[in-house]
Amino acid sequence: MENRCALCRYKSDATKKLTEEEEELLSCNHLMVSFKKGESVIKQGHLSSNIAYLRKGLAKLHIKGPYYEQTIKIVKAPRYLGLPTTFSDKINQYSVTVIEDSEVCFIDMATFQELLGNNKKFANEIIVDLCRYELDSYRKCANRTQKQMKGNIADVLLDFADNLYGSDTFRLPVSRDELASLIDTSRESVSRVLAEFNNDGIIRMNGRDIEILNKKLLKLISENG
Amino acid sequence: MENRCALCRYKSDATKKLTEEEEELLSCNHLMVSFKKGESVIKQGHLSSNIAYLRKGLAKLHIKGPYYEQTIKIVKAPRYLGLPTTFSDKINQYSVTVIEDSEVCFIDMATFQELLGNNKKFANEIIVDLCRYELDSYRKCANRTQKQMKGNIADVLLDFADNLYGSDTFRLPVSRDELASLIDTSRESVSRVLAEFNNDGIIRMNGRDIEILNKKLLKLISENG
DNA sequence: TTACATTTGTGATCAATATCACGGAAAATC
DNA sequence: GATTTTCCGTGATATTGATCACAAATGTAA
Repeated sequence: MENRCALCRYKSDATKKLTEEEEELLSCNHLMVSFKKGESVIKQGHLSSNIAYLRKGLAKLHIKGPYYEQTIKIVKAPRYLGLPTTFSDKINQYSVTVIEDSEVCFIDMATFQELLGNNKKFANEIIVDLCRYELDSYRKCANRTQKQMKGNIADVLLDFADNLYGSDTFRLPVSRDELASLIDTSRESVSRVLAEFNNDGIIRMNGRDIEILNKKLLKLISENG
Repeated sequence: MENRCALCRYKSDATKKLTEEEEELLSCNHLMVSFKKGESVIKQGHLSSNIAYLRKGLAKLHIKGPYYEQTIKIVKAPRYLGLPTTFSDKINQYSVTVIEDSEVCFIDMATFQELLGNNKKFANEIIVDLCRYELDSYRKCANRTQKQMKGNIADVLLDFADNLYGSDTFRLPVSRDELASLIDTSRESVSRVLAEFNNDGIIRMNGRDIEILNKKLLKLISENG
């Protein structure tokens, strides 16, 4: 039975804390859905009544700013999606879109609340998650605004290599445009800086394929740029 | 007995959900401390083992960026301080400094955890709080980066008037310098824009004393600036 | 394969705002 | 109340990166 959480290979840390019965409860009250690249999981402004858990794949969080849609961050499975927006409001306060083919479990809100209330360890994992996200958001915001472009682009490349792919060779999961919206700059500037990094031998670039050649220097740029 | 939480006039929404015994437990495991303007409640990089609750007063959250200290936001009582930094890490990830004479309750971490585990409603209030802060952070960050200075300054003035003081006449709780760090700009730019608003009759300004004269226009600037 | 849409690279120009430099005002300290 | 420190206003200049404009490349659909 594919749907049995007990057998799932992609359990969240929180779910690992559940008892057998609790896990069974979860099994009966969730629904797994496949998403194709580009499809929307959570839409800002829409009602939400389920908790979304990205069990496999890659997604971006994005929010409507006063002038344009801003990418908040790119996240990979396993991870809950939109907890803050689902908990604190009936209406989604930001959007989540899958940027590669992915799988999402939708968990009934009442069930999730029940688990939260009955299992301290489960609740604690969720709370710690929320805290981490908030801290991360503060840090990221301070970085973005204080560093200039080169530093921010270096940051993103390092983040992709170290956290998203675990490899210094990877294919960018987003267009230059989306990259720009992630670091608050323009498409043209992203192009220029990437070209510069390429010319300087810091990266080798072919379209969206990136290979980091000089990580030391990239880190230096990230810190001092 | 001043120390009895049951008698406190400044209870948090979460604390209001506690049973009598739980409240008694809290009473026995917290400590109220007065802080003078400018004193530090939470210091980034230091160890923390208590939950801080701002019961009375005004504080700013600030974090070390790559180049300078950045103000995250200004908050008023009643409110927990530094939950994310206390929960997810032993070491504080940002600082909190009081910007007017204030009172803070320090709550034993183990006690707080116990309350969280035993009282669903209490836990839920805390979780919802965390979610709101995170959303707020996303929104603020998108606003700050997309709007230009005038819009951001208009925002802050409106925020102070509506949320912090509940009055269109108030005294700025921070220097131009701190204001600049709150909206990612320079002290000089803040001065210039405030002077301009003053000349245009949008506000009347005398040092740190502000009176908003034309709120409509200020809102317009906030939205379109 | 062709046709169309989307994405990307690059030069030229422009605008917002940071920075520098200073004098003066206000507040804190002795 | 004198002195030192912090805070504030304002002009001149410099700089980053946005915007515009267009061509090339790549991806997509018929």
